[in-house]
Amino acid sequence: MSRLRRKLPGMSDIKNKPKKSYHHGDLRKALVDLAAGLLKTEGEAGLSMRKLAELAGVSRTAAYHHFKDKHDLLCAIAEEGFRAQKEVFNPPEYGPNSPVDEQRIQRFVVDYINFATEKSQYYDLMFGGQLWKSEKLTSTLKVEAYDAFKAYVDGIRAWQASGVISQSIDPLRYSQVSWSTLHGMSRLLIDGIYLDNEAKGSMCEAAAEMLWRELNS
Amino acid sequence: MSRLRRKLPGMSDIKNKPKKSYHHGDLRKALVDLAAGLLKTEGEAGLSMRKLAELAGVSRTAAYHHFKDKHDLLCAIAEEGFRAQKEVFNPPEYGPNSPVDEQRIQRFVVDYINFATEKSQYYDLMFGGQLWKSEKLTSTLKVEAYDAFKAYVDGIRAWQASGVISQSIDPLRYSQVSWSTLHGMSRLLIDGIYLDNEAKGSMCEAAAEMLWRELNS
DNA sequence: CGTTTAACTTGACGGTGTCAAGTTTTTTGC
DNA sequence: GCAAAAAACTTGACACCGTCAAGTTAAACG
Repeated sequence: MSRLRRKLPGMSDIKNKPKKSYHHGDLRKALVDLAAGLLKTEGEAGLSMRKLAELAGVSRTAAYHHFKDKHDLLCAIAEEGFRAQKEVFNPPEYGPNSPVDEQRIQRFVVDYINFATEKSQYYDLMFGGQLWKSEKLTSTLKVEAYDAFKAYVDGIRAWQASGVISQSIDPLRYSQVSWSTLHGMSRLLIDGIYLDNEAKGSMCEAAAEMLWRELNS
Repeated sequence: MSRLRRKLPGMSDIKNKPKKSYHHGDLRKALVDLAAGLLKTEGEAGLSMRKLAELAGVSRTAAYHHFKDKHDLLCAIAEEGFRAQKEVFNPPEYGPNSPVDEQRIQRFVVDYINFATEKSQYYDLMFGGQLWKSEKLTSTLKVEAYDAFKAYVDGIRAWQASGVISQSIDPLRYSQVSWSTLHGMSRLLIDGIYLDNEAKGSMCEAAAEMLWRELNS
């Protein structure tokens, strides 16, 4: 409620590093980033509030002044993930007038799978049961999450409106199914189920081919 | 090592119920089933060795005489899941000479999604990161898991050999991609990500159509 | 029947999330 | 500039958790 107004004062600081807060210097952001790092290196089981606090150099329960509970922290990490994903999916060369061909789809599939597998510490939370099953997503996270899906469907719709893909497909239905394929492949690769990372390239190719064929059916 | 030879003796039992063990009457199976039930009703977070023991009416650590640790128990549950899945996927009408058409694919997709969503307490373990990421699957579980995937690929291969589907597809690649679609849809539905169960039917239809088209490309 | 062995129990240890109550530091109102 | 309010942070405690070590009970075996 009053977290945003902290600007003018604090000029009596000894150090002049960019600090918003007196005691630690934005513990909140530090916790989110540290947690993401811990998730990447040690996995979900390796992330505990207490270990996190120790890493940040604060006491066991300090984090509870920035997050209601652990679930709340995880939501914040997921949010960070959605921000990171947006950057990946909106590079300059994906302009609205760029051609829509199989190569374009191919590139998108590779980008999706790469983000999921390389930033799995985020992906696991963004699209995992841990948060979604709870049905208590942070309101800000909910916005990010639904915006992401909406952007996906709207992209398909726009292609259809401009006539570059078949008129006969249902954009929502196609979005759900194609995203299932991407999500499934991501999960299988992340979790190491049957597939190894060597198969990644040719699987992306095969998936893109199928999705492209369906777009033009 | 000596768990398999318990046959002739034990005729001095007072009750003649089917019991292998004196104290509890096959605690091992009871634990696996109770655990699966707990997973279904309370989710992964609701399953603890201690709660499980209390439910079974034994002491906290009794389970450790049947399972090395919690991970080992989870492997046993997953194994049970693979057995259940086999029954679903090998109904009498799926004979080797049954026709391969879009309806056949459609039915398979529905069967897969229904198993995943209705028996999610098994599915989560069979194809979830919890066990696979550990890279320490029970040897018996490994067999079941790889047999399941092998059966899937072999099915495609057989169809191709008998000429009912296109010769140009790579069975392994197609298996990986199509299974990604099924797995992804399962996960999205189970975890409640964007999709609600009302969309299930038409999503299965759309997925089956895409997979069928690709089979004949 | 005595010995072995398997099943089960009790006690303990270090780890977890989180609440309640206190302490310290900054911001704010006059 | 100073007291009051508020925010950030700490310490203590509680109820869980997985699991190990040592003990107890009961069935199986020779």
